[in-house]
Amino acid sequence: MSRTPLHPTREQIELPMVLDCLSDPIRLAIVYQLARQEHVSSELCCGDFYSLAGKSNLAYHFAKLRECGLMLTRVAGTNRFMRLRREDLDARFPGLLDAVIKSASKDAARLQLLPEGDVVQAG
Amino acid sequence: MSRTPLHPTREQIELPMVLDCLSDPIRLAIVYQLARQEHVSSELCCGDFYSLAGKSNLAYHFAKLRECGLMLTRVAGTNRFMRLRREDLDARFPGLLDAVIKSASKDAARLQLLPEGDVVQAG
DNA sequence: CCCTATGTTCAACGGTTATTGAACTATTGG
DNA sequence: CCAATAGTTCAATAACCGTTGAACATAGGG
Repeated sequence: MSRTPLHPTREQIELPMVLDCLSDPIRLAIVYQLARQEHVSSELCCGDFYSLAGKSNLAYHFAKLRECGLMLTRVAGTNRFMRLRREDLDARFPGLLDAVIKSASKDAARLQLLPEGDVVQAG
Repeated sequence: MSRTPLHPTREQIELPMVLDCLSDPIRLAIVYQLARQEHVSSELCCGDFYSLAGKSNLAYHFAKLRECGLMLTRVAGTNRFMRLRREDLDARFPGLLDAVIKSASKDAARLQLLPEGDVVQAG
C-alpha cells in the first residue's frame, strides 16, 4: 500500500474530468454523502460507503475521485479518510460543486443517493 | 431523415446524463458556443461547428446533446438549428448550466473552446 | 506474534464510447 | 430535372470504463 495517494494540484484540476467523475451515479453518491455531512465531520472512510458498491469497486471510484481533484485521501492506520476538496473546487470552479449537490439533492430519491429510509426535504 | 428528432421532456432530464454529456470536450465546446452568443441569436447550425470536428462526428455529438436534454433541434429546410434548453435546464437544475459555462469560460484557452484568435476576458 | 479488519492492486470480462469514411436522405437553386 | 448543399445513418474500429473476485499489503488487538 502506497503511503499517501497522489492528488493533482489545484491548478491541475480540469473541468471535463470533474464533470465526468460526477456523472457516474456511484461517484455522485459518494460526493453527495461527503457534502451532505460536511458540517458534522468532513471525513468519511471506505466502510461508510459499503451500501453503494463492493470494496474493490469503491477503491476504483475513490481513485477516480482523487485523480480528478474532487477528493482528498488521508491515511490513518488501516483507514483512509476522504473529504471533499471544497476550497480548491470553489476557487477553481465557483458555484459548480454547490450547483451539482443542490441538483442531486432535488433528485436524491430518483438517483438513489441515500442509504435508504432517509427522507429529503423539498426543493 | 426523420422530421423532428426526439427530445426528452423536462422531467426526463437526468443529472448524470447531463454531466456526462458536458464532460466531453467537443460537446462542452458546442454548449459553450451556444451559450456564448445566446443574447445575439439563440440558434446555431451544424456548419457553425465545423472547426470542432467532422460532420458525422458532430451529428453524433448533437444526438447525445439532444438525448440528454441539453439542446433542442429545429429543422428548417436543409438546416438544423440548435439551441440550449436553458429554461428547462434552469428549472430542473438551478445554477448548474451557468456554473458550468462560467467554469468553462475561465479555462477557455486551456480547453480550446474557441475557434482560435478569440480573446477571453479575465474572471 | 498471529489473526483480523481495512482497503488497495491486479487481471479479466463485457459493454460503451468516440471517431472515421462511405452511403444515404432531403431540400434548395438553377 | 439535375446538381449542390446540409446533415444523418451505418458499419467498423480502437480505446476506454465499470464491475468482479482473488491476491496482496498494512496496521492494530489479543
